[in-house]
Amino acid sequence: MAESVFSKKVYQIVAQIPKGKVVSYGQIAFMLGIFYGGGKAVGNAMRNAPEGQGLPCHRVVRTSGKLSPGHVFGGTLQKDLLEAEGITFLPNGNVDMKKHAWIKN
DNA sequence: ACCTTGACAGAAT
DNA sequence: AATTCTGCCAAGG
Repeated sequence: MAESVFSKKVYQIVAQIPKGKVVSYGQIAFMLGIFYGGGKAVGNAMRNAPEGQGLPCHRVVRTSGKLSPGHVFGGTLQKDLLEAEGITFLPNGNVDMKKHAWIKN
């Protein structure tokens, strides 16, 4: 499980997510130079993400601002963390990306 | 060196 | 509208 260069790049991107902001996997993939389809690569990297290093993986969501599969972080716990960050959730349980969609530059 | 997996994304059915 | 399938990239075994 060596932290490859790509994974490290992903960690850096996620670590740069401002508080109260969320970003989709596709967005991260784009930042890394992948136009599309790299979501898998990003997810694969995040899968090995060192949470103990202060990596706010809970700020990383799926497309449209929907929460990640969840079972990886701990499910509902992620929602609480995001709320603590100042992120608001929609009644349907999605992140309000309308307000918290983080665009890299 | 080859095949499988993986926290995705988008279009099709 | 919801579910299914395929396509993309990278890393692990």
